[in-house]
Amino acid sequence: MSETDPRAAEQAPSARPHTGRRRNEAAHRAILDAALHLLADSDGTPVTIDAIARTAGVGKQTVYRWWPSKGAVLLDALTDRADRDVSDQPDTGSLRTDLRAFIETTFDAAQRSTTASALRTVVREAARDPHLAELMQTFTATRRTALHELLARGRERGELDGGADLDLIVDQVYGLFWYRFLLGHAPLDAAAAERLAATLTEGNRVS
Amino acid sequence: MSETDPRAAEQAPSARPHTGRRRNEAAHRAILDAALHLLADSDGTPVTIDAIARTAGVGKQTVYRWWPSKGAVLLDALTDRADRDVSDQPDTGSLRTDLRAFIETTFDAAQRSTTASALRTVVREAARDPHLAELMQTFTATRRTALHELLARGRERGELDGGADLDLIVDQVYGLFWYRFLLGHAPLDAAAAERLAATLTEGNRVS
DNA sequence: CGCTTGACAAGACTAGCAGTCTCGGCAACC
DNA sequence: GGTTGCCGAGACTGCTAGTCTTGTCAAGCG
Repeated sequence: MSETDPRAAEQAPSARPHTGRRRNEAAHRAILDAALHLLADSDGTPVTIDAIARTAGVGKQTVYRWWPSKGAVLLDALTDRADRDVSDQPDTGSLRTDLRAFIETTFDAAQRSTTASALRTVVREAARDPHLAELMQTFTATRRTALHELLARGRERGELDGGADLDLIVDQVYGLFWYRFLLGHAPLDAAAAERLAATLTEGNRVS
Repeated sequence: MSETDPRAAEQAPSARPHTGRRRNEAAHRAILDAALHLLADSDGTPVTIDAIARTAGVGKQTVYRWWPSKGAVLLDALTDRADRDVSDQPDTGSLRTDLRAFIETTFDAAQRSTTASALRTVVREAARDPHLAELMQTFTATRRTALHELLARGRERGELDGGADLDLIVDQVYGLFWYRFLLGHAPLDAAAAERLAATLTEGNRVS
């Protein structure tokens, strides 16, 4: 995008590959591992950068050299774990079955012992950190899109009313999920997933 | 509860009514007004106790003499306003109509210009302040109970399935509400209220 | 080998905020 | 006029995010 700039070639990464000491990958991993470990048994209490650096046996500046803010580290640590949990949704041909499976998977993944308190902590931090909130939103967007497509398939098959508001249904799923997940006053179990899927399909079927 | 304790009478408020200077009601009101005013145009950014005290023309210690924490002040200021907004729900005899009205009222009340950012700020603070979170929960409990009773009336009239999970329906309403209210990515308008009420009644009607 | 570059650990430092403490003053009632 | 307790002002502690400094160490280059 900068071919018109004669200095671009000089600044391009290939022009002068690297000099000086190389990045320490062990430190990089140690930071992510420390962050995830601290998040995992933090149970909602904030995790400090000092604690992460100390646990990783690393200087604070090394953390800030590779991440712009505390939130970025936390989210990176979380996605590092969550990426392994993403699974494609099966297409059984029944909206209600697909939806129930999607919701149940979401509930289960969030409540895995290693993930749960990490996720809770990050969301709580995001409530006060606009930058982290934005990162979170792109993080959740993929899941929202997947659900939206699942619903669109069902609507095309005639299992939902043509005028159904898919965005609203998506928000009903994630609204309930976050509400119960963060407050913890009621279960996010298979029964809840089943009932939620039933309500949403029955309440929006072709009239 | 302490009649067996001989010191109870001495410690009872009537034993020694009061000595010393009286509480300054003007300062009390000035603090609440300052808090509400700052909350109203804070748009999510935290409100500091220093700012409240300075705006109210009051010493910080005066704030902490009457409220135990920052969260308590904020919530007190908020409820001071919200109490005037509570209205009884009409019982039209139709669950769907009652539910639609309840949801729409909730949406509207939360989005009143003076309330909206105040509520957003308090909830964001509550994410990091367990004490405030607890206060918030008793604050919202009244509204949740009202909705639950509205649903129970409908179920008794046979408008909902006998096995319907009313707690889940309540959480679906407030889950969606908070989700959209806090993220602000989609509207909380009359159309959304209408569709939500329709989905919930249709999706849980007698089978 | 010696030089330059840049990552590294350690930790001092700044800035902002919640909540506490101290002080001198003032109002109410004895 | 003395005691009690509220008041405004502001210093102070403790905690945390993020920056800056210092001295060191590793990687390539000539």
